[in-house]
Amino acid sequence: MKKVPTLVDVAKLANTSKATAARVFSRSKSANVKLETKARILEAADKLGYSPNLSAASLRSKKTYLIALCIHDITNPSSPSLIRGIQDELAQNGYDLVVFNSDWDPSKEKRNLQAVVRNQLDGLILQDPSAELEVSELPDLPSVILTSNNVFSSVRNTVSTDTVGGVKKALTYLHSMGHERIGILLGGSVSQITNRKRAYLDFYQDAGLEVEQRLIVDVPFKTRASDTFLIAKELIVDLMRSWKRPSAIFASNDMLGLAALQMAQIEGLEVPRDLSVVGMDDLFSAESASPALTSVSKHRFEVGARAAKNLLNQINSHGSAAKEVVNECVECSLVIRDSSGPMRKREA
Amino acid sequence: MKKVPTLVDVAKLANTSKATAARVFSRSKSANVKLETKARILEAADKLGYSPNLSAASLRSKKTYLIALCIHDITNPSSPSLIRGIQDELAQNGYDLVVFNSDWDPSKEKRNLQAVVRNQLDGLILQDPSAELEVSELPDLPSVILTSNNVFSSVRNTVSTDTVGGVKKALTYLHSMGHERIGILLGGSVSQITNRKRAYLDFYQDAGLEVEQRLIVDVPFKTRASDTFLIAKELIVDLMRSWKRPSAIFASNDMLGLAALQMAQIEGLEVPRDLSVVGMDDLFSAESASPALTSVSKHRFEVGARAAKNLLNQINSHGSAAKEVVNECVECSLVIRDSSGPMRKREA
DNA sequence: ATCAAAAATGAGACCGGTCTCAATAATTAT
DNA sequence: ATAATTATTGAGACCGGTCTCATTTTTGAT
Repeated sequence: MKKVPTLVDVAKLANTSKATAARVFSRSKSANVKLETKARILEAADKLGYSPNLSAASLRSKKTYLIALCIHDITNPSSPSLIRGIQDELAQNGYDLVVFNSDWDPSKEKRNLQAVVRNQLDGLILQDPSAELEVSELPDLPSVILTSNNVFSSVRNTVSTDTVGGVKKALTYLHSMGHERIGILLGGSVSQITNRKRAYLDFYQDAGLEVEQRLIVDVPFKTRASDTFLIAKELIVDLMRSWKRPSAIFASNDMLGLAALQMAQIEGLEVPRDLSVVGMDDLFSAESASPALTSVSKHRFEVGARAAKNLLNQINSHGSAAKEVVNECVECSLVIRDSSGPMRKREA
Repeated sequence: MKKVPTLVDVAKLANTSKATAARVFSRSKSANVKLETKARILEAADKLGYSPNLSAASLRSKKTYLIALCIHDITNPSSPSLIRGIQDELAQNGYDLVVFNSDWDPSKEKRNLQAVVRNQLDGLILQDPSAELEVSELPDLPSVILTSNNVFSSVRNTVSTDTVGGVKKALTYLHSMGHERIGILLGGSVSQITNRKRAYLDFYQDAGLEVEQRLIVDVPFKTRASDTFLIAKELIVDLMRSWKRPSAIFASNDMLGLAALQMAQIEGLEVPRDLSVVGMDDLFSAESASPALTSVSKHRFEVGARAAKNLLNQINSHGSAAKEVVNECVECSLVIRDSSGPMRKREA
């Protein structure tokens, strides 16, 4: 069990002081070290197998170069691209990412936030804080919140997604294809459901169409995706078997869209001839579905990248100016694939 | 800008020494503090809004309670369940997870490993180290490697997946359904491809069937999933259009399986009537495909959980006994869904 | 009540860097 | 060549906990 070499060991071997040796490895300093000395130190470090101890560094410098991402569930299929967007941006700036899951459990969420401050993380990206979380409980550090909730967006920088706009794009598209009776599958959190339902109602109103409550389906949320999937399928079958089924279905997320696709197949409906289906999220599953699922992309990668960029800005703007809150919003876009097409009169 | 309260502040307010105050918050100690004193300290801490600084703690204690996971790409659809398996296990023991991506780039991989030791992380879970990585370059800390590569498994604890067994299960199943001409789609890394190809050849040999090279399709690996997907689809069409197409296809991962499903639909083949398809990974996309894709599950969640458990064991077994290397292997299992069925003679 | 053993508390070194500030060396301008 | 700058280097405090060991209290047994 050999002792791990420290900076002092390196300095000693290189015959300089701890301070100069430190300058060679420090990442903040402009490092004014004579090239020759630097080489000597590097050589010594190499010989000893020295590796800086960032715990020690951060104790003094107050910087860990670690960022926290608090999300609900990494298992959620749209998490990976979000994370990747964040990481790519962070990596370019020498930051690493710690990921916390809350499982939609407010107490876990709070515990995670505690861990964030205990660990002295340099910044926080927080996904959709729960309603139980008071603004005052937000840790006092550079942060970006992924939400459209005003309570938070008035206090902290946020990046949100224009899901309402996304829903409209999907409906507008379907309407333009001649569909007038469009079923909507609503899933996710309560706020998501209400947002999208409103968007749907608004669209119908603006289009001068009559809303049929029967076409609006709420799919109860379960933490395990497969459970939601099963329930969804039952509800969808009901919708399809109803005496006058819709000619198109808009699913507020791809999982529901895929469920619709599956049930259509089982019910013997040909997509898109007998039924058009449009999803939302644009997961890889949508691209790989049969037929490939038309879907509204929420550009999660982009969202992540923007959040990270914004966060790094905060961190680097030495508490100087720029103290005002910035709320960004990412537009959705429609990716048309094979699961949707023009309305067709039902064969007599 | 108020100063962040420290333990000394708390101690002072609670009218005790730094040492006793520390005992209240320390997570390692058996904490022998009188209840009354403890209450007083807690109250003081609460009043000041004290939060322990883990950088400081870890500097002295050499423990960060952070574990590193080095994977290739979090965007890979089987990553999330792996991660979840790990995190659930870690969370129960008060550890958090830092995730690093290497993008199959050996130099990034090395850089990540460096970050792991610099940050004093307490343990490492490393996915499929690249061939360029020398055993000697493995950082000297508790670690579990997810690989079946002997070079590493003889030196470090590993958790691997019995993919060869998984392939056999799939083929045995298809064979039992009467399929004798089974196409195989090979994808992923070189070692994955060769492993599975061997399993396929072995199976054919054991079954006394004749191998047709034409039925063995290598799908070149691209970092972007969509790219691989596109290429795969072309190759699959070729396979389907060949003068005597297979009655079943085994895809060595679900993405390829889904591609097969999609192409079958486009080519007008009904699955499973005209063609059985079996995938591997058992992603959610398999469950949600139309028809639902039969798939070999690699139990990634389980793999993650085992790796984490093993790692925690190492960490807790104070360098004491149990110095011997443990290699675990997780069996695959076949999840039969709707994309596979009995062989049917082709209509004349 | 008396003394040994156990429990609780306190003092202060220590972890391994960073940071400030002064001292010294190297350059450049005059 | 000499003073004025500027670039390098060194000393040593400091960050906020943990850890060891000694000291004081409390508890328990006789």
